Amino acid sequence: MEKETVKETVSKNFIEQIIEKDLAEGKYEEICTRFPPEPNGYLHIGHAKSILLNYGLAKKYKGKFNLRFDDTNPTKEKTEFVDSIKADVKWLGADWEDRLYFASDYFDQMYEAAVKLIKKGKAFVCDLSPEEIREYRGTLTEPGKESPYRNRSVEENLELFEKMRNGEFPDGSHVLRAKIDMASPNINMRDPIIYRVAHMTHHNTGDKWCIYPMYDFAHPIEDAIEGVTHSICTLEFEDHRPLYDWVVKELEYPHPPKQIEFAKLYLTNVVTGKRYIKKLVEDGTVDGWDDPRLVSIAALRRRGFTPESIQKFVELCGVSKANSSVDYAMLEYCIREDLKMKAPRMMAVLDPVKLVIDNYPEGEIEYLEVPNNMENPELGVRQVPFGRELYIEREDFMEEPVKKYRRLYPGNEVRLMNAYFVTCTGCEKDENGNITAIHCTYDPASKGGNSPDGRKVKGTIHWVCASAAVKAQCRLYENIVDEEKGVYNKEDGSLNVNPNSLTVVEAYVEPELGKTEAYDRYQFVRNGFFCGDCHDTKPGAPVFNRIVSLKSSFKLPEK
RNA sequence: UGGGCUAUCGCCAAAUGGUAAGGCAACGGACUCUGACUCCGUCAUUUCAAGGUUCGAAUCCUUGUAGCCCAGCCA
Repeated sequence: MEKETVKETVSKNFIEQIIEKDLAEGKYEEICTRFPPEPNGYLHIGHAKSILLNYGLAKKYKGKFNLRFDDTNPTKEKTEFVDSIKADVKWLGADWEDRLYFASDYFDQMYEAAVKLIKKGKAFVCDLSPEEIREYRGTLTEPGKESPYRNRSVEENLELFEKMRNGEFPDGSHVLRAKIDMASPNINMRDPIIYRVAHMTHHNTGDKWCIYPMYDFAHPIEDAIEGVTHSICTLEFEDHRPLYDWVVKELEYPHPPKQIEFAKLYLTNVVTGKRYIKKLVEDGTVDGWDDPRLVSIAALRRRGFTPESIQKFVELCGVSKANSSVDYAMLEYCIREDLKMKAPRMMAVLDPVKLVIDNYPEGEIEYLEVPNNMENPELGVRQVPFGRELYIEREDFMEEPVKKYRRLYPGNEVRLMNAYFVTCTGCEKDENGNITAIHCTYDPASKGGNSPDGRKVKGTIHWVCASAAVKAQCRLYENIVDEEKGVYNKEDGSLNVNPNSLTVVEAYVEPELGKTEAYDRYQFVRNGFFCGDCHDTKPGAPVFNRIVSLKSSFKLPEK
């Protein structure tokens, strides 16, 4: 494929403006960004924004992008997550090349940095208990009180810190604090804790350490060590920026990195809160963190989203400092747009009813050559079996058509897509009045879908050959959140789960589609369905996930 | 009632004192071998509100209002 022509009219976001200014002023020769996840869970669409933003910036300004695990708290982190995060970042297309880092690899340097602060008289060991520290911290409206241990000598601090490191103190008994200002209106500056004792095996450093640096102390050091120029994080860290700058300044780094904050990505009609996802999983409402109704990267991948579609989405959402919630329809638009030309489009009938072609030879099966994607001939063709008995969608027939209905009804001629013109002659019903079969005749001259006499039909419908089609379980997904009621129940804060978020139907699909094996990437399109196969599909028992539902501009009248 | 941040169409989002981009959604219409796609058209005299400065304000000033974040030995 040729490279896409990216719209040049797209305006620059505020971060790009900052970078361009820095570059223009010669502040940096080359920029460096990073994505710094803590390996304590799975990545979701919100992380994708950060990943793609950081990676995109590095690429745009010919700089570097690092992947760094911010693993400074062994109580929460697992190797399992570093593997899944690496896989997700890679899948999204963000390339960290050879720059995969771990904050824990810098523990020695961080320790030295702490010693440096102590020697400068900018840090002290505090013996206050966690409760006492909280009390001394003051409140949002009242200043804090200084710790009685604040004015220990440098020598004593050095000795005590050494003891902390040597495991001579139990968890929670001592911490190292930065000496800043207990009266600061910014609580983060009230002598923040920078090192704590935790006798815990670390996923990377094992039992080498029993003291671990806090985020506020560690992060600027990590950035500075790696030569990160623009440390991009989310809005809730705005209040931490003065501390970030303090650390960088006191440690006297020659090229101080700069923290820039942007608003997180929120999506309408989905659940992102870990607490709620956990509940949904425990309830059995969803079948895990990668259930296609969730928006973890794994769920999106499983549902059939492509990395390109997510890149497009993030690009479209933009970057700003205003908290906002992007309409889910925008995500759907992006996957439709991306799949449109590159997915094979096959036929499937989700709610089947039999169509009998009375003038077609009994027992005969012929193979018709049909394009995989009529808008993109590069995707080639396939052979689709056709016979006297077919299945069509129940809604593609009306015994008594409503106004403007252009599909099958007695006397009307339609096209079976890529096959023949057929004219409806009537239908059969059971004792309850349910339609059990529809009858029609076909025009052999219209093979391929066009009549040599040039006559037109208004409707074109999907079909599958009854004897050759494969019966498949098809999972139709809707948004997990009830759109009518809103996300949360106002009274008790519970989640308004959409009871119809998953519908399983027995559908008939083309044999070609039915052969789909696990991990294959097939998609089919049928009047408003884009479907992707589920990664846990077993051969012979395909499962399809509807990833996007489109609204038809034709609406059946009420009643 | 401490501090920080934010407010531009239903939803994102530009505009950096010079007369409100763009996308999604929606709605018309054309086209059509998927009622899809595509195409063409409509969609903010007004930027949270009220005052003020200015020839000129979404942008500057004042005073309000609303929302988000912060009192982890989490990140």
